[in-house]
Amino acid sequence: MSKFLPKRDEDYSLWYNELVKKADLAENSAVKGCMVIKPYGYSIWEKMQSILDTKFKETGHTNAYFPLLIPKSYLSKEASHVEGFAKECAVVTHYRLKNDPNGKGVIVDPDAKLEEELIIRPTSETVIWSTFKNWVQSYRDLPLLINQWANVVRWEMRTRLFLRTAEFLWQEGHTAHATKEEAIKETETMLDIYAEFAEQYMAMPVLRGIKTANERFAGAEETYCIEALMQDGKALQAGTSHFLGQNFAKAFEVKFAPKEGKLDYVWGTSWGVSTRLMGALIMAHSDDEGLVLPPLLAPIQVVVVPIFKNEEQLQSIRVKIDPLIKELRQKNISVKFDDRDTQTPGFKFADYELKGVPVRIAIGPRDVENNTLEIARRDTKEKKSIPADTASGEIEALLKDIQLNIYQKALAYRNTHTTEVNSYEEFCNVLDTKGGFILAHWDGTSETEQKIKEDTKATIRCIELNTKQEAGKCILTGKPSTQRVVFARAY
RNA sequence: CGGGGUGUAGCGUAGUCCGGUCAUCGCGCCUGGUUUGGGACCAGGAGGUCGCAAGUUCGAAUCUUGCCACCCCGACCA
Repeated sequence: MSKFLPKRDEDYSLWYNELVKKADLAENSAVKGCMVIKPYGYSIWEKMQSILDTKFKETGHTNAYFPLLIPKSYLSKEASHVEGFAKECAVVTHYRLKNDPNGKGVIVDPDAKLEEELIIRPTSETVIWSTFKNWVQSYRDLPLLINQWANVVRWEMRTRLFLRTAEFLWQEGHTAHATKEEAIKETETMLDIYAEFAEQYMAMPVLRGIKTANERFAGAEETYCIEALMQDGKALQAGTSHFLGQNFAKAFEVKFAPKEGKLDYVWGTSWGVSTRLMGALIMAHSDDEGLVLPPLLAPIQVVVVPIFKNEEQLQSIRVKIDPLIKELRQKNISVKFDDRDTQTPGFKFADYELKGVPVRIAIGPRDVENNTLEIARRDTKEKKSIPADTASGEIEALLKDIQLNIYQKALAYRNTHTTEVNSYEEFCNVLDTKGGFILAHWDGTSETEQKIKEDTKATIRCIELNTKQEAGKCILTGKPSTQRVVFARAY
């Protein structure tokens, strides 16, 4: 048991915060709500980026970069969009500072007031669609499949490292299509990419669904999402893909000449995942000893801790272990050999557990003599001694097994924390006792959803895709319903 | 912005009621030695405008006033 981390079941959010800091992932900065992503945390994000970026390119998208600052007037061109974001925009009003004539420091130069204020992007639809206007004339220019990796700023009231920060890193895809069908297909394709990434790489099962009108992206016709379940029974929206209809095309006058017929507005989509995925990854698998990282995203997949009393012993360990390290690296497995003599082995064991390194190899004089290694897996903390000669294959298999095992563990948790309920009383009871996803009938109105939210803080996370049709009665109003929807308390 | 709370070394803290050898302790850091198969030990050492400013006082971490920052709960949200 770690003496250094709070326990999950005692104070989950304290555990999360401390883990993020102690595992060297991120820390708070001088500006409230903004975080410093530390090298270890950033290297996990880089892995996520690189995998997603490859998937985006494989599906025909190309990267571009649009500016951070957006003229204020752009934001108001799409009515529901501005309504959704206006309350959390940082605004640039001046372009110069000057020395404070009354003393030390600098002040904003009142003479340097901008004619039109600039908004720091909370998302880039407006600036991108104003650009798309110039890029699209003909059906030959479509589809336009653009992605950008960027930072955005949303001035949130309450922030938490990775889960909700005032500035965050993300990717935002923005596409334009000739037909509605094609745009919807794109929206669904990108949702699938997110879901596959979450499940295959993050080892985190997700529900795929659509949002209700209440939870829809400001300016979208339909918002698709992936929803994950965290270990405290709360849901986390892990990615969204929006079908924008012709809303932004109309707002920014993006028309094209089709093969046949008259000039028409294009159909749009946008989709994004953010550094919030880091929060999801941390909460999905980690335990009271620290992070548990899926091998496919772990910056260090295997750490070797030599146990030695002197330089001579270390040397004999090196000779023994070097071929294995080379062999693993040839298999594209990242290996760290930690031969620091400034920390004890016990310290290193605990430290790499805190950092979530999936596999640890310990090797000391005894092993050198017996031609063995001790390998330990982070997910189950099982240790065993194995012959050194077959270690490479065994470790390779072990990494695969860990990846699978933590996925199944998360899936099993989700299964036991997904409950069908048929009355409001039962609903409230499950919500307060075990949390998780709650499948219940709903009459389809925003009023009912709103009332339930006010009562219980639970929201409809999504209406699952391909959900089975089933006659029932709304848990609140008793009105008829044709399918269950997914409720949960959420981050 | 409402309600509650907290600011003392890199981190975590004692002391604040009742002003005066009071700047405490632990972790971490540095030096030396002994250690090293699950977060080592001993000895020595460095490190502080006690959040900021003004005031009361012979004297303020401690009392008064103002300001600032952060945390928790709510409204808002990827």
